Amino acid sequence: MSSLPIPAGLPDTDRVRVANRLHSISIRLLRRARTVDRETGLGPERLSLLSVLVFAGPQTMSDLARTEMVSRPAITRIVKSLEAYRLVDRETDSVDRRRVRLRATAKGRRLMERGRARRVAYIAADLGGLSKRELATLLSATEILAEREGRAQPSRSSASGPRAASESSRS
Amino acid sequence: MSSLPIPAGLPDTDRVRVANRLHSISIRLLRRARTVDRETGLGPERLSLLSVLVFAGPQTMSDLARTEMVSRPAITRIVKSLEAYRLVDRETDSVDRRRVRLRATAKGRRLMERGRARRVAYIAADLGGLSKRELATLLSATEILAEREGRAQPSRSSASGPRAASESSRS
DNA sequence: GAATTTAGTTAACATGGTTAACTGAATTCT
DNA sequence: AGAATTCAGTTAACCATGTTAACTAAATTC
Repeated sequence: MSSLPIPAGLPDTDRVRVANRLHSISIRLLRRARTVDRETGLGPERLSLLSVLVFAGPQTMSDLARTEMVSRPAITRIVKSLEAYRLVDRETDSVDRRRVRLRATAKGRRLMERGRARRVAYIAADLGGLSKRELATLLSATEILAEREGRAQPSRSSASGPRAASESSRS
Repeated sequence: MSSLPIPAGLPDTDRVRVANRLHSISIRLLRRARTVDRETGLGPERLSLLSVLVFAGPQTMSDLARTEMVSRPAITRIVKSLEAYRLVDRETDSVDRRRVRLRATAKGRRLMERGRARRVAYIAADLGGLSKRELATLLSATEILAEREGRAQPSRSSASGPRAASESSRS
């Protein structure tokens, strides 16, 4: 498992090798971490949207569509369902009355927090048994990656992606 | 971005910090990488299943269900669609005629390989501008993580997960 | 050889995503 | 000012994927 094949047609540089591994690792890591989400009864899409509201604060429908990289109708529906659970509430913008401002409710924040804590705990448990040195390496690596993300977001114009949206539960 | 909040209720150890970052990073990395999958016209689920067949060799329906962590009916349907595209073909096991052996066709392998190469190239491009030293750190880190995965797979009994399945395009 | 187990399929339903068409508020333009 | 346009969000119609329950047919057990 520690040396995956480099896709044909790509030069076998360190960068490609890292990309390759990051890809595989991410897939499996999330797949496993996500199994704990069942307990919330929410599913990745709704959890993700909720977490945006929790961590990035109130947003409009269009903001959410952009962030989640899905169409606005999709957001409409998800929000509707989150409202039904009282995890999110809406408020019409007093200045521009077309706009709707969505906020996570206290209940929503609690649920979100519990869910994320579970996922992180799950991953952390998976990391048990690493040496101090290995842990330090991972710490540096994640530092490097997290930092890169800060700058230069592609900022997909406006959300028309195909079925690309799923992958969820931000931050 | 380089120091995300630790979920309430978890101790702030390095392990938790790493877990936390891996979680966030993985989500965003895959989300972006997946945008290139449009070009295949397949969608993550089918790509994932196809890649299992390509990289792990022929499998039965039940094997696939286990690997993909989804129900067998779900596999039946996905396979059906992949067969329609001639990306996969089936052969009844001659010994146990209940079993169906699925294989990626040459066409399926080509498509799969192109798709993965694109994703990896995309991620690799994202890594541009890293110093030699940073790259080395990432290389070690991914080495550590990939190696851990080799051992101790949780092996989710038999596939009944909720909507947890999505995350795709293995290897 | 009847009863049970196992592999896969079919059926009925729920979610989530898309595009296209529509409503109503804000802006622009003449 | 008032018509035309743009913008935010919703509704409608449709597709893909997931689930559970019920069914078929082959293999095993008793």
